Amino acid sequence: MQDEYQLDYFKENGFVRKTCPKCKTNFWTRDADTEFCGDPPCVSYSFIGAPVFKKEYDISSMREAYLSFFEKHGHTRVDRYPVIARWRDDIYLTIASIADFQPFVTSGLVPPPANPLTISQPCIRLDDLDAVGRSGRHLTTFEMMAHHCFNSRGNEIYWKDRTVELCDTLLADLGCDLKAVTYKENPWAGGGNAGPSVEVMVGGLELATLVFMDLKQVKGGSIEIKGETYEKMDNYIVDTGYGLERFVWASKGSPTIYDAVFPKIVSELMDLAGIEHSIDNPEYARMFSQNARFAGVMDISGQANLLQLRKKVADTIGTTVEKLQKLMVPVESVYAITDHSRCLAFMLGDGIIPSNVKAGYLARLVLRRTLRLMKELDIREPLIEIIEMQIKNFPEYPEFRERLDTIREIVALEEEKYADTIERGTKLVKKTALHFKDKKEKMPLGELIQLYDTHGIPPEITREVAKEAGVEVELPDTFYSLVAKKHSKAQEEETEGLTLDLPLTRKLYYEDSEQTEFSAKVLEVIENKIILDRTLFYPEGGGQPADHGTLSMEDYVANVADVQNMNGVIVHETDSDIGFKKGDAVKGKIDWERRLAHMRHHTATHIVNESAKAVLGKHIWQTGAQKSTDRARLDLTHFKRITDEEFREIELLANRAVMKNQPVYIDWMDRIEAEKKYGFVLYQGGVPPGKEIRILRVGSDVEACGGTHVSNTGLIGPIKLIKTERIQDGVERIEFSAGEAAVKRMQERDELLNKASDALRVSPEHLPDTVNRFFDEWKEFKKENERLKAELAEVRVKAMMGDAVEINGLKVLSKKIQHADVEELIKAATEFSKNDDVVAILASESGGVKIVVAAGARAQKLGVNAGAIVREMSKLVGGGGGGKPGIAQGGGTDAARIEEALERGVEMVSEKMK
RNA sequence: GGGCCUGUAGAUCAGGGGUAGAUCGUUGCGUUCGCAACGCAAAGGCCGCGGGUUCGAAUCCCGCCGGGUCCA
Repeated sequence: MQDEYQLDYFKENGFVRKTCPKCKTNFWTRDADTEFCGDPPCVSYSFIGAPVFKKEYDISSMREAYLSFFEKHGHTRVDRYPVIARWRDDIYLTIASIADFQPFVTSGLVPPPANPLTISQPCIRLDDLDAVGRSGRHLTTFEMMAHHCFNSRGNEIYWKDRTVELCDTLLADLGCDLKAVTYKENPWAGGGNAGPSVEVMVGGLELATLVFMDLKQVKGGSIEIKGETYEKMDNYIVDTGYGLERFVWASKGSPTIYDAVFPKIVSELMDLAGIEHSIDNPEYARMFSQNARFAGVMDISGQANLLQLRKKVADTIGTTVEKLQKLMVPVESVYAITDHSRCLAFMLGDGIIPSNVKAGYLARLVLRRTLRLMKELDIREPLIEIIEMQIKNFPEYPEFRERLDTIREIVALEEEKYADTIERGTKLVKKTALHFKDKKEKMPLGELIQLYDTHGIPPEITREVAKEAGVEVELPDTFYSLVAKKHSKAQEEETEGLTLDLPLTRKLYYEDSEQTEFSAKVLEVIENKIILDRTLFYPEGGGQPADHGTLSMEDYVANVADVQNMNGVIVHETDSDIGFKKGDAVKGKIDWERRLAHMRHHTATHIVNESAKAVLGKHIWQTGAQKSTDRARLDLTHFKRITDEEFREIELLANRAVMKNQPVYIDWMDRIEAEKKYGFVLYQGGVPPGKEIRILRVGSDVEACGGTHVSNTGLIGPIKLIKTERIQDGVERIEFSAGEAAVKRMQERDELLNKASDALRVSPEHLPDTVNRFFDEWKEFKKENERLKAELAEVRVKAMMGDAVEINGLKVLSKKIQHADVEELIKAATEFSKNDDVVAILASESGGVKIVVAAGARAQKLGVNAGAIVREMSKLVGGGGGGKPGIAQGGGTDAARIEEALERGVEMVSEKMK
């Protein structure tokens, strides 16, 4: 690895290689007197108050200076990608510029959009959320300016020397003193790749990282970095990252990155929060400068570390931690809000819908955190106003302004939801707190975790509310990591794909989607799995199930039950292992009805998606879909429930699209070209691998799709939407049927309707009214019934009182009442036992044996226990029972022994009286 | 993708195998010139839906539907 950094460029330009005495890493510098590597904590920030470039830049002028510099040096400028990584299924957010080109460009499968290229890619990282605002340098959202160069053996554009040279020249162009620059050696590894890398340090600030990615992770590889083993790759990539915000900061030398990057919004927010932010006041600026310097050299995650930082800063500027805290906390919150609102502008602007899962959850996390900070500062301005400020501040992203109406609605809804959660939470906390107050205990940690984990109530709020109720809580520093621990990580299972050393199967289903029969040669037979040289059988994929059908040879036929695509080799699984062998010529026949139903549902899915977008808005994005022969479902990102009206409208539009009988266009296109032409909407149904992708166009819907489709929309037949379902917050599912399945569904519904109206002897039109009337009447009868039972009970009591037997001063009544249900028995028994000295033992036979015993107050005092009596009696009739001493009920199945049970009941009372 | 919580009167919620409750609100009566306040009374429940267990389910179990929330 050492040799990797022996660049000619360094040698020719008078660099010397030194080893940092503190961290022991090697670095290159033009100034032989430089002692340390230039990276905190070995050195601290020196650029604050001493800008490193010859003039000040803001975000847009810095970005432009960078991009045009690289354009001038032979690079093509490429548009930014969205912050939500739509083209990836392994990460939610775009975390680096290279993420734009993973995995297919970096793997060499797909050529880059340009080579070499330069880009300024907005990135979002939420790892250090707590440090944002406090450290003076952390941001959730930043633009990674980069130049990338994709080399392969025999086709090298440029590699290490040229990369360092470009960096050096750029810094020189910006007026940076090159003697102050150090290139620190620091091998990089991540996401299965690795390579040598240098960090570019100026004034104690890491301005850029130049990564030379030429290794891939291989088990037992010969090169070891950070505990993993790697091998050289055939393609090797220049992956650079220049922090736009850091360049701006370095150009201004302001106390914090926030004051450098968004001075206007910071000052507006300070006004709203009523904070005097006099960054020109040297004393004030010194406080934040010192803070940033110290924070630059230490880890400030966790309360303990933060306190340590506060202490250091307080000591240097000669104040107390308390005073410092009071001054800094609100300002830090404003910084954080500024950053977070920018993050939200990007997230929502790029179409993330807040939700409780996936990327949507991250958006909600940031949004709620921002609201919390605003509340602490008592900023009454609606959040959307601040986000709008940000959006207006980015003239370079006009796409955000187009979405403003939707963003407004989303933010308003989210604010409402959060307020609800807090309100609900506060009540719950109060209740919980009172519970512990009664017990005179502290509220335990487990309770705090529970409140946060299941109800989303931040522990700080719990503490506050509990305090008001006079209950202390136990809140350790490590709270959030304790929560994280509770969610034990479910290890992701690696699905081991069967790798077959066979030629790729020719996909006849792509060549002619109307064909039902074909001939092919058997290439391999593994148990009941058959691999052919060509096939019409569509393998399961893209939410479309596998084709079924038969494979046959002269005298035998095998049913194909499943078909899978193993990296281009299509495997037919048959339900028996009758004897095909290598080299056999077979005939295949697919179950056309099944296939046609799939094709209809698949094309219909695209149409419903398009219709939903037209009705609900541009933010609609497919997050999943599944087809079958009789129905299909489509999951869409949407921030509220689909109304009945919208539902009908979507159905109508979908059927209109069918009736227009539009052609369905299928083209194989170069991936990069397709992305350029249509954008990432292509990947709604998933991200297909490969250089060439199959593009399907129906009406205005364009998607990368590997499924089989009908050739014209008219062939779909009717589309019947069945229902919507909210599978997650922010994700709506539409279920529908198409073609014959739709007709069947409609018929089924008609039948239900007919059956229902037949049952009530009315026509379907009158069904709703009639049902309502019946329901109302049913409720009335129920009430009346209850009233009558109560009356009946009274009458029965009067009539039967005379039959009571005296036992030691108690009146014991034991009686079988024909056909009375439990309720009647209870009512009668209760009525009896209103008399203190009465014990009523009642039984009936209605759907088995029912027994009710009630004892008056005096009887109970004398030891009569209704529960005990019922238990014993019920045992006799083959059941069980129980209740309270005053009233109990039970029963069994053996009606023949009712009399016996009643006798036993009386006997038990007299036993008590002895 | 993986968890956790939750659904009871118009609203907020208790209860948690054995006769469905409280508070507020509503209506009526009383008090008042009238209102507020107060006193008394009443109406208002498929205990989310469907299965299962049980003599008996609002309560336990399973599934579905709805709402909430955390993590990756």
